[in-house]
Amino acid sequence: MNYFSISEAAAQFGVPESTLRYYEKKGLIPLLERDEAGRRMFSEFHMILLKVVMNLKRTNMPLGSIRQYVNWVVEGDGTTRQRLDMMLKHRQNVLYEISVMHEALDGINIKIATYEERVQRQSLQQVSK
Amino acid sequence: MNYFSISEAAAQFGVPESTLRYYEKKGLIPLLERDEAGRRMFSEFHMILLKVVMNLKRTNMPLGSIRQYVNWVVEGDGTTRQRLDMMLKHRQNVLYEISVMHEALDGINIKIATYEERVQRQSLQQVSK
DNA sequence: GCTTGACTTAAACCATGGTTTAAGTCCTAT
DNA sequence: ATAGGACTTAAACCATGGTTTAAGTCAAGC
Repeated sequence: MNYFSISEAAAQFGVPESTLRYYEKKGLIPLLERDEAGRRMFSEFHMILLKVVMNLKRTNMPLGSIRQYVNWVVEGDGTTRQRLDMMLKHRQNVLYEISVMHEALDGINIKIATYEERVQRQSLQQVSK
Repeated sequence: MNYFSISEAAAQFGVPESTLRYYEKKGLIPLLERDEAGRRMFSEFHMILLKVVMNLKRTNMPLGSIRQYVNWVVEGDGTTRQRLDMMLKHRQNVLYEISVMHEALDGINIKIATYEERVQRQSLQQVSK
């Protein structure tokens, strides 16, 4: 099994190392092993878990909830039901968030149409001066 | 022309009054008139502007950029081009954000499928005990 | 005339999600 | 053996977006 250093993990996920240290402190990265010099070693397990963590983060799950999820992962198969419920709820939240953004975008598109028309008219006036 | 009180405006947009006061302080609500007692009076113009402001906020435009937009609105028709550019850029940002969330959601959906299968298997094992 | 409710202000406070700093340890290559 | 680079820690610092607090003003109804 090969391990990744913090710099490799950070590069992999496109975040600064400081973010990974912060996540570990917050309980989002459990069971991290250390080498003889005390440096973090990210296993395959961690890389896979981190991918999930990052997906949750990108969809705006609060770090505290992500920690709860991670705790359940560590607890094992007895928590599958809780994790499933959490993911189902989260999916609803995300879909709702996206729909709110789409609605807001409709309003913005109307503004864009208005401004495009006005810019058009203004440039015509320039020509006919 | 009828005016709205801060409580009416807040109710209209589903935010606390404190948020509207904060937005005014931050320059997101320009030209607010006051009655004899110093209370804010929201005109039709403000209600329409606020709707746009809220659409920008819901799509995660930073308050500082919203203020820039509002300043351009106050400046008048000479700034139509800037506003159009800003809205076009913002639309791209929002569409990108939404696409990132959809991608993350794909990962979450895979987790959901795994968990559903596992929950299924676990309940079957219960039955066959 | 006095209480109640709606408003005012400035300033302090809060949560979230990190980033930065300072001081130190350790391995590698020259 | 020494310099450089990668790492460690705890704690301070930061930005964003508000919310809360404390003290006060004002108008209306009893």
